[in-house]
Amino acid sequence: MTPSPAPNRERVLRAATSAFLARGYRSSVDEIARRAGVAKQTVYHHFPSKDLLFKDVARELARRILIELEESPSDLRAGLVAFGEAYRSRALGAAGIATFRTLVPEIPRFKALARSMYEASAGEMVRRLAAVLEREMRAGGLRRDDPKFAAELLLGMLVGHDRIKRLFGVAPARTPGRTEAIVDCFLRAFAK
Amino acid sequence: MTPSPAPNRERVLRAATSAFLARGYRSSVDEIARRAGVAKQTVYHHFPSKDLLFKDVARELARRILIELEESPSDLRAGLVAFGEAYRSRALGAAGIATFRTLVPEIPRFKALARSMYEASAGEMVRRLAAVLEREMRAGGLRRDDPKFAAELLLGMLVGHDRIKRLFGVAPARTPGRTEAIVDCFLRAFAK
DNA sequence: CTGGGACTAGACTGACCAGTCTAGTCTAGA
DNA sequence: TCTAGACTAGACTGGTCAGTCTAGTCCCAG
Repeated sequence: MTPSPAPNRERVLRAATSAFLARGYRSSVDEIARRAGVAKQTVYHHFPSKDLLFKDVARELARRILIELEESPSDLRAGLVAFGEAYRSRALGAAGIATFRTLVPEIPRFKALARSMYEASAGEMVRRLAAVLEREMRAGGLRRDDPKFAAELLLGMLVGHDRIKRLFGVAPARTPGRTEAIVDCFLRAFAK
Repeated sequence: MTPSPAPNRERVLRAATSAFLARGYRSSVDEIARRAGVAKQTVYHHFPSKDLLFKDVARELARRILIELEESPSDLRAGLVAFGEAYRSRALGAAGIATFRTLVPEIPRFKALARSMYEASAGEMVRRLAAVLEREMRAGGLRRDDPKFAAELLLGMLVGHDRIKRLFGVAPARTPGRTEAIVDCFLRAFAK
C-alpha cells in the first residue's frame, strides 16, 4: 500500500529538509538526491528547480514551529508555563536553531514567502496567545493592555536572549526553573 | 599624510563589510575588489584568504552593536529608556538586521570566533546592564533577583519579537512609545 | 640609481554546481 | 502486448568562483 500518490517526492522532500538544515542553501542538488537514495533526475521530476524545492521545505519548516495552546486554561499561570516550556524547547532545540539559521539568510530572496511564513508560524502564535490574554484581561485576571503587545513581549521574554546565545554557540545555562521565572515576571508585569 | 600604515587595507575592509552585509558570504572576492576599487591581488596581499577577511569583518560588525550605558543613572527608568531606545534602533535598524543575517548562517564554520563575538557584543551588554541592575537591587530600587537573568530578560523584551518581524520582512508597527512601555513592564516585573 | 614593496590588469587552473540530455529499465494498467 | 510514466546511471554544458600566476608600473628609502 503506497502511502500517497508520490512516495519518492516525500523522500526527496525529507532529504532536502535535512540537507538544508545541515548546510543551508549551499547543499547541492546532487547531495540531496544522494541522501534521498534517488537519481538527480527524479528530484527534477518532482520539483522544477532548487529554489522551488527550497520553498516547499521552508514552508514545512515554518509550520513545525507552531505549538498547541490551550484556549481557556483554568489556571492561567499553568497554561502559560506549559506553553512556554513547549515553545522554548521547540525554538531553542537543535532543530529550531538549525531552521532559523537556514531560513534567515535566504529571506531576502523570497520576500513574499517569508512574510507568509511569519504569518503561519510566529505571527499565528502571537494571535493565539493574544486571544488567550485578551480573554483573561476581559475577565479581570490581567491588567487591560494591548493583548498583541503583551503576547509579543512574552514571546520575546521566552526565547529572546537565549536564542541569541544558542545561535552564537553559547550554551544557555542549564536553568530548570527558567520558564516559570519568566512567566512569573510576565504575570507581574501585567498584574491588575 | 597617509592615515595609517596601509590605506588600501582599510578600503578593502570597508568594501568587504558592505559586500558581506549586502549579500552575505556569497559575495565574491572579485566583487569585493571591484567595490574597493582595487585589484584582486591587493585583497590577497592584505588578507590570506576570504575566510580570514570575513573573520576580520565579523569581529568589527560584532563590536558595532555595543551601546553606551550610563553606569549609575540618577533616574533608573530614564536610563533604561535611553538605553532601550539606542539598543532598539541599533539592533532593529537596517544595518543591525543585515549584520544578523550575515553572521548567523556562518557561525557553524567559525565556532570559536562566534563565541568571542558574543562575548564582545551581546554578552558584554548583558554584563553592563546586569551591573546597573544589581546596584539598583542592592540600593533597594528593585526586587532582589539574579541580575544577569533580569538583564537577559530585558534585552529579550526590547528586541526579541521585533527582530523576528524585521528578519522576516514584516514591518514592525510604527510604535512611538514602545520602548517606554517595555521598560515599564520590566520595572513592574522587578518592582520590590 | 637601484632594490623592494605596494600595487595593477588580466589570464589561468581546478573545483563545484544547476540544470539538461541520453539511453535506457521497470511496472502497472488498458 | 503495448505503452506511458516513474525511475535509473552517468555524461555533459555553461557558469561561477577562490586562489595563483605573469608581467608589468609606480614610488620611496638607502
